[in-house]
Amino acid sequence: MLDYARPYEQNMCELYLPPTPPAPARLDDFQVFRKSTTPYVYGSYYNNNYDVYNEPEVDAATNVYHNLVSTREYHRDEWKYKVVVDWTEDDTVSWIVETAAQCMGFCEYEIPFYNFRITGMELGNLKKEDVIQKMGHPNIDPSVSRRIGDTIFEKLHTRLNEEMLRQSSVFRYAESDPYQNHEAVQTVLDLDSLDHKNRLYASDYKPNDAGLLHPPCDSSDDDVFRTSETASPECSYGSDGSKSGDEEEKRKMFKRPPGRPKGSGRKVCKRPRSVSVPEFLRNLLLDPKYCPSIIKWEDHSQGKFRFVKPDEVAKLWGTMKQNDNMTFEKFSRAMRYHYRQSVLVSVPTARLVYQFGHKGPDFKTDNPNFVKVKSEFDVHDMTHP
DNA sequence: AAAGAATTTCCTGATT
DNA sequence: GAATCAGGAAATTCTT
Repeated sequence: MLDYARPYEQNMCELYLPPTPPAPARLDDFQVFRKSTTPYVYGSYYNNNYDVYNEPEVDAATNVYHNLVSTREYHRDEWKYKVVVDWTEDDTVSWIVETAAQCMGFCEYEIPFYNFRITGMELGNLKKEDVIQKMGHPNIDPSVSRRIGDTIFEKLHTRLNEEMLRQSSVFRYAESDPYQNHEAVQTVLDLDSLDHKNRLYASDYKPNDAGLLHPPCDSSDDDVFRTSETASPECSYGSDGSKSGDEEEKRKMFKRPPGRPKGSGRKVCKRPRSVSVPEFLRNLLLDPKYCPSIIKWEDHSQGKFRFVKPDEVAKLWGTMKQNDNMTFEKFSRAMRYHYRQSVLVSVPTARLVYQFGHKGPDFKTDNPNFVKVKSEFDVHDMTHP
């Protein structure tokens, strides 16, 4: 049965990554795989045949689509080495996914983490009810969502309190750790610093960033998809497996408690299918990198959206599917196949306008088309309309 | 391994 | 005439 209500399908299976840095961004960060027009280039998902995996490479500069379908993105552990106010949107989501998995045994399909694509600073400002409300998921019982939201809120504030204590203690980790950004200390004290805000936004995405290059350590993974290196709970974040003294110290900051995490193993998350056309469109629409520049909401309340640059969207799809021959004509044919099940609905009156049907993906967002709020307008914008 | 779902490719014809 | 839309048919790819 189809389950289109899952936002941002995640790949629980971490595939082999070569241990030698620096590695190029991998195509499987896109969660799509090369067609068989070329020699057999990838091992079966379900075996361990990675020896024959002739890893395709992609130019880092073109690797701008990772967050549409990336699964590894939210299994990064960079948040572990940052204070909450320094968390990027990805860090926030990674933390929530891991916390929900470890504390309650939930896997990420059950967390509406698209609602939590916010910075750590924004997360810290949320009230408990806000967190619970954002945790609402179409597939999850509201009482369960409330429980998750409750736990997440408490874990967050436990962490924030720990950070406060750390600040006031003799243990000045920021000074002792060259990897820890010194500004992190400042940001705790000066939350409204514009500089800090800019830095947060600037850290959004970098091609070839560490999260794409290094296999994360994810306790919820099926062992069959791990290498011997990453299978260890003490899996290293250094690509060569070695840890410097600094890294050791960094590790101690937010050391994972010994033993098997609560909830791990309670649930087995199967590897999800790759992203479907409707999900791909929804992901574009929920991403400011692509919305409203190449696709935008025509009427968000009705799920209507418009292709601004149809060829660009098709090209993106083709890039992800490793298919240089993709065109909007073919892409739209794939879209039209989703009419039958009311996942998509045609809008006859307007060209390049489509609509998510009642079986379509969840496209909830607080800010369709990422319209700037008044306070974010530049003074010049106000004076020179 | 097989079946079914999803997608791709190509096509005809209609509409804007 | 170009772009878009609708959908049939067959092949291919992916998922279960």
